[in-house]
Amino acid sequence: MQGLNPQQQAAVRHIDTPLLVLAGAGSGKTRVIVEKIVHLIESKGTPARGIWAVTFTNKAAREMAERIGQRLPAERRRGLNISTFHTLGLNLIRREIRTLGLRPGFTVLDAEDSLNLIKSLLQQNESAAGMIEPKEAQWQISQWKNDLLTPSQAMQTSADEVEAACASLYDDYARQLTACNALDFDDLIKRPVELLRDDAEARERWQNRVRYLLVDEYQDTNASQYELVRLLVGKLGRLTAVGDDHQSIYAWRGARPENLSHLARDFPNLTTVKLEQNYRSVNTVLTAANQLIANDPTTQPKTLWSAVGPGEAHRVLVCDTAEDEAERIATDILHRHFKDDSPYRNFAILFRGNHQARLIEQQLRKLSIPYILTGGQSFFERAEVKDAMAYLRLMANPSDDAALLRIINTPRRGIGPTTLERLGQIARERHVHLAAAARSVTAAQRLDSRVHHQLTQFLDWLDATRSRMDEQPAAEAMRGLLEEVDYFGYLREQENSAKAAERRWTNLQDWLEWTERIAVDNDSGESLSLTELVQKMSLLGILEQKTRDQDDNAVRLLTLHAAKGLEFPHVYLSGMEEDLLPHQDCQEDDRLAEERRLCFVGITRAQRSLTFTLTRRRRRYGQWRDVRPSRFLEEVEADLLRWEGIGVQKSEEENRATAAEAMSAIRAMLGKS
DNA sequence: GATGACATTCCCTTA
DNA sequence: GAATGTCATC
Repeated sequence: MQGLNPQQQAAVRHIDTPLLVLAGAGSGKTRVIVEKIVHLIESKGTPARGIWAVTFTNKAAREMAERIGQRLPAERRRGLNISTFHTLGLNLIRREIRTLGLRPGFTVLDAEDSLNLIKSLLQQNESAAGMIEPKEAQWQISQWKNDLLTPSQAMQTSADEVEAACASLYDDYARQLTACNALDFDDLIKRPVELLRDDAEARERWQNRVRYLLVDEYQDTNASQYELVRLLVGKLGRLTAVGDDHQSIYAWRGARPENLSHLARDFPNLTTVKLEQNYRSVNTVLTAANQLIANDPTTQPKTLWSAVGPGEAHRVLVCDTAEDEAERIATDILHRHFKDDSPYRNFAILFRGNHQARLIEQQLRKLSIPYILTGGQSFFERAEVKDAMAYLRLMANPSDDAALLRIINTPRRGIGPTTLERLGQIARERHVHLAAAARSVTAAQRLDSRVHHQLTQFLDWLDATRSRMDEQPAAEAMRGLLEEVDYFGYLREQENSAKAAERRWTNLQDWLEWTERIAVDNDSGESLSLTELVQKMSLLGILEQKTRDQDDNAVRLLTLHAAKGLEFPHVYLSGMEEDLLPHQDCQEDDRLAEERRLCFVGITRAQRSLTFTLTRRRRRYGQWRDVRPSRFLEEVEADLLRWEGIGVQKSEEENRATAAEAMSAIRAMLGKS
């Protein structure tokens, strides 16, 4: 309890009835959750296994577990449940696998797999084809699932024929998932909710297990996640929800910030605690943030204050082009790194869209500034890694269609689109998975005999390899498998340079090493079954794992969304332009308000200094366009902003001068050491 | 069934 | 101006 302010203490001590903590940016909310868990275990004697803490990202979960590790010895925290919503759902599904009608070894499809499945279904479904974009269908189906609607309910509520066609596609999609013994990400929440809602015994089982539930970033929960919370908590309502409506930035993917206010409706005995003291930022940062967010008509007023210090006015760098912007940010960081002796990890560059990162990366590399890029194409999304994953998934689940489709002709085996289309037809007619369809008599009749032979041989080889999987560790077996299919040969054939092939092969070696490492249970230290391993992999981002090992004294590049929850001494908010922030597709009221909150999140990441940057003209779809400064800059009092670079045409020369100065500082330092 | 030239879309954010 | 999709040709 030491070092907590009175509001934080109240939030920690309050345990028997539901509690909502409205925690402003930087007000120490993670600290409150951590201390509360410690309090529950140490002072209240709650068994660790009865405490469940839920976050939105793996990273946040890991960080929380780490901080609790610093406060409690291992034997006192054993059995504690800290995970994302999706991992919690997955664990529940695994324990209730029979009740849910799934077979062991079920697959969790990622977004790409699910999109591919939708594409192929769309080609078959005549009423839907041509009317719907695959991406739109995927988005709509996800929305329905997040709202807990079944295909038939979606059909009933659909407003026009396009939506009706989409609902029928949803029905196909759901059936196909069942046939493949597969789930998508949304199912990881939806299925547990349906189970707990309809099965009183299962509900009781889980309510007894979950003695105390803590939920972070509550404003980001969607309808189905809220339902899961309600079902797990039950009537006792031993719940702590922590959130901030000002940081609600995920409404576009189904989050319901109003879930914060619904808590009072659903739990009449709810207590609310507000945390407004900020421990992160200097006052100029908070003043700018407060002024900006005061324009948000959709959220409750809340004013942040801090005792950190006064702070300086924020710079606004007006640059000529995006290249110029990147160069100025990079030279500015280099300059301050040497002038103030400030390590690179103190700097973060934030942007709205991932595409903005490319130019900034180039400039940082030019000046040899180390950086870590979060988001963008992750290691896990690389084709070769996904191929290897698909092989591994097929080892665990022979009916995984998405995985089979991915590698059936990779490397080339002469099994092309026509064959797969016919096979798909058979599979759909009988509601079986593809491998089963290929084994059927119908397949033997309808397919070209040479191709059919090729196909069954490949399936036989898969089965034989699968039966050998138990004999050795997964990573070892996969190494052998990749050699047997001559994957390296395939890479050399695909890539035009030997170097590129080598690089992708190295990625696979990294993946094998990673597989080896995570094939062990975190708590017990026992090695995981193949099924468990595959499921763990589909939920973990390898990127985070990798960057943690590396030297992390580097400038951070992140999107505004990815920056939530983090803090940095020096923050650069790039692309402060109309149509970029706010984004061009977000002009209507509620979406504009969300853009403003996104900007608020960006500003409140800064501890000591904040620099906005924008350009005069920017290339878009290959066309040059004039740029107007973001309206959000106007919502901040003029006194707080110090504009630089207006009317200065020689900005390039200026930058060269700054860069030259910084470089000479480097040389001086190298000379000394 | 594979391959390469042309056309079209996309530039938001994600568990 | 990348990246994916479509179509014609071998």
